[in-house]
Amino acid sequence: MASSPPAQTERDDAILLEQVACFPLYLQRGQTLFSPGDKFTYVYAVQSGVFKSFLLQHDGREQVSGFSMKGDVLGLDGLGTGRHDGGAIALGTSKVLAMPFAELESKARSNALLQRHVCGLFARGIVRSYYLMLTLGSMSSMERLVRFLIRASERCAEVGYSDSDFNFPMTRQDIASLLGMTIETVSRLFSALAREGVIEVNQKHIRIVDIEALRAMHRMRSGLSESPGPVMRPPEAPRAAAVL
Amino acid sequence: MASSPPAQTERDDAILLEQVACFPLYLQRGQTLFSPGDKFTYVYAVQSGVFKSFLLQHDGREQVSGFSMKGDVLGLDGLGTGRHDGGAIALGTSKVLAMPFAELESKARSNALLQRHVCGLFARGIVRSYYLMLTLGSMSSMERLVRFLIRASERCAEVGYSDSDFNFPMTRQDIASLLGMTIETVSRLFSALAREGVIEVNQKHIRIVDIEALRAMHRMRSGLSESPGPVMRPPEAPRAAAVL
DNA sequence: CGCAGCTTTGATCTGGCTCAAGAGTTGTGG
DNA sequence: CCACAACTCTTGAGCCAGATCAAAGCTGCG
Repeated sequence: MASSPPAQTERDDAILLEQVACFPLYLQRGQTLFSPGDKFTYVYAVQSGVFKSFLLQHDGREQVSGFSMKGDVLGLDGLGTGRHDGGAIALGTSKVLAMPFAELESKARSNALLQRHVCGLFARGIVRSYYLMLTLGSMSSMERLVRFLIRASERCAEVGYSDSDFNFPMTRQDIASLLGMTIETVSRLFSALAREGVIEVNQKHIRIVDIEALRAMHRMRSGLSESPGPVMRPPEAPRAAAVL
Repeated sequence: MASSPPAQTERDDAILLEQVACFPLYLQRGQTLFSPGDKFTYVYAVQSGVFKSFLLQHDGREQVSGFSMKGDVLGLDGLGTGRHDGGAIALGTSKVLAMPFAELESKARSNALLQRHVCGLFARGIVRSYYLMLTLGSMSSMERLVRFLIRASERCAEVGYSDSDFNFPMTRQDIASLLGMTIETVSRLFSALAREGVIEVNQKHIRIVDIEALRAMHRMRSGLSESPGPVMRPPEAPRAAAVL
């Protein structure tokens, strides 16, 4: 699964856990971990299950900002204002560890190592996703979906799950929102990849058959059209999501 | 000008400057402040001039990530890895204040206020731009350019420059890269806005004639076609830049 | 003055959105 | 356990914003 704004690795978790009082939370499918506007009190380390993070557009529509799984940290988006900008919802039965952020912060003052790790939460999670988003603007829909799959594979491998056999708990609509396309396009792209024999698709169950073909595709054009094979895109002008 | 990943307000500068030894740097047009891969030692507070921040795509092409002016902080992208991901180039004669980051960090440990401000660097600058980028994916080219102009106006007003009369030092190519479109589209959109009487364009010199019309345009479709006036876009499915 | 790099404008093409219609799938109540 | 309703997913046809290709105007520096 993709990482959301606040994300980090397992070893960071370990260090945080040693230092700070925290407690587990168990959620069922559809249950909310926190909502936009909620007071920012805890950050949450996902231990099992998958979460959907989202922001609200000014017109009230939901914009998916990422999917989080074991090893990811959720909730840091509230740091700036003291309230969460976005929300997080469990997509299945799941467990998180809630850590009071105030305590984290005060402990960080007396502990340089912990300070580094709290800083690292931002540095790794946020700056990396910033970089990703900028470059993502220059990719076609197919490239974005392929990257999503590769990233899902990598993340699953990191935490010890199968790197080629997923049961995506999120809907096509969620994926479409995250990747900035329509559900129809997501569906068509999955079908196209399946037709090429690169993946197998059966509703929410997806199997990567040829990860190398997928990686090779990373710099290629859509392949949605009737062309026999995808065409190389010449190294030309980029498109990018913009800061402003 | 738009803010780049590390950005903050003037009052933060003031507090940082009181606490940490720093020194000024003067640059001419085209000179590099730091490059991708450089060791991360300083953060830089821009005092005058405009800088272009960029990242390198894996194929070596440059992706503009923001423009920074007086009151912005540059260079924090190196925090995660100890090396700068991106680079920054002066677009004209300019002055920055270089601050050794290690000192900033150690001072932060003994000073809760300073710690808050260093945290604030991330919270405000990065998280906000994260939010922006996500929602920016759902906007048309015209909306993105209009937002760019409005933001430029606001930033200029904040630091005491004219909020309606700019001499953009960056090329159309830079703007196009930042906003994720082609130079032709940037040029056409400027022309369209000029035709509507909303702005005046003369190469790099741009004047905002009707800021309210610009603001009103914020939620409207392109207007590039032959239609007499721009058409409202119904509140429908969003497009978005994605984390992954 | 002349070349080299910007910028503008026109003509055409196309990836991905829209609209529309089915085919699964899941949940609910009888 | 089945039937019906409510979703979710797939697939097709057509359209349009913005990319691509092409060709002039500007600007400014040596």
